[in-house]
Amino acid sequence: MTLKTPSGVASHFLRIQEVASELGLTTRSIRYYEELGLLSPAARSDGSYRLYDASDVERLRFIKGLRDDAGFSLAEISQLLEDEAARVKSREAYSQTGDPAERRAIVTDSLGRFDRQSRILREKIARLETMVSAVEVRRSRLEGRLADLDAGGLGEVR
Amino acid sequence: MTLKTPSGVASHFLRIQEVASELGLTTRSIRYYEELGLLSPAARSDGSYRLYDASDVERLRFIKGLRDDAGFSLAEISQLLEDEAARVKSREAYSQTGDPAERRAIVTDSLGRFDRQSRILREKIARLETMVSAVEVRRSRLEGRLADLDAGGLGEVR
DNA sequence: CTTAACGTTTACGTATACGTGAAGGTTGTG
DNA sequence: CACAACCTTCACGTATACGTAAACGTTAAG
Repeated sequence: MTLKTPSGVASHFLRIQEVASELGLTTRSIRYYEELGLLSPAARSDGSYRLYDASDVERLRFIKGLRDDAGFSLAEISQLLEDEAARVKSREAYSQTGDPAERRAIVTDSLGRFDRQSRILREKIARLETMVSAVEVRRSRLEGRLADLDAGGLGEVR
Repeated sequence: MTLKTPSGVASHFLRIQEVASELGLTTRSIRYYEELGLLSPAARSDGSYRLYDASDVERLRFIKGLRDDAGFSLAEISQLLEDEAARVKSREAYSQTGDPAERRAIVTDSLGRFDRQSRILREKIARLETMVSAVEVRRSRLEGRLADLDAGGLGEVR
């Protein structure tokens, strides 16, 4: 397995279908996300097969969560995640520079992004909790009627 | 304002644009949801303007939440909510019958639906919380690097 | 009673997020 | 080195969830 990975580090790679099966995605979706700049495989084989490493899979899992669980559009997801091109660039910038000040800036930038991500997710959680409460209010109204019926009442709608 | 409301009860009605503005929807969306059987206005004016009452607005607000906040498709939303036709039917069945046993059955049925709704929302919340944790793990890894840099280290990636 | 603002239905247009298939190259196991 | 099971890049097709506009009727204020 000869590889064109920039870092040249030997890793365990997965092919696109293996990644897709592991995550419950289709190969088409993964290629589409790449087309949108959401991710790029760590490497390509000599025959230009896409090869994914563990961090690619994690990123994809996160993307899938943002899409399926959080219901974000792919456009929103690219806003929330760093664009893959920018991500690669800043990774390289980090390893290229030895200057702690520059490194600090890069790290701080990423920290800000993570903070934004968890803030947005928390806001969504809060809205969902509001919805659960609303459901429970309705549920308890009905429970009142049920109690009335069980007590021999008519269960009138008030 | 002469109305074709089945119950004939006088209420405060809103027209479609008023409802849309209040909820941040478009009139098109509201009509589309009606087309899919997600809701129907409480009444129509003599000239067949759609007229919405407070419970219509609440139902629409919930639908909007399921779409925007929970990210459900309209197909999933109709699964989760009772189909409007069935809803009207069971409402009428409830008020028509005086039999407490029948009423109990109808109420129990709705209770089950509410339970399903909150369960599904809670499951979504749990998945989002998992995602927040994942973000926080990454965040704290970065914080470690930042601390190293601040301590005069090089902030190496380990 | 006029009329501006609002509504109705019908119908075609469109962005997103893929599905599906064609035409061909790659891998690795026998 | 054959060949089945992968993969590649186009490229066109499609379901969902509306946008938009035409042609026409309704409402309420003056």
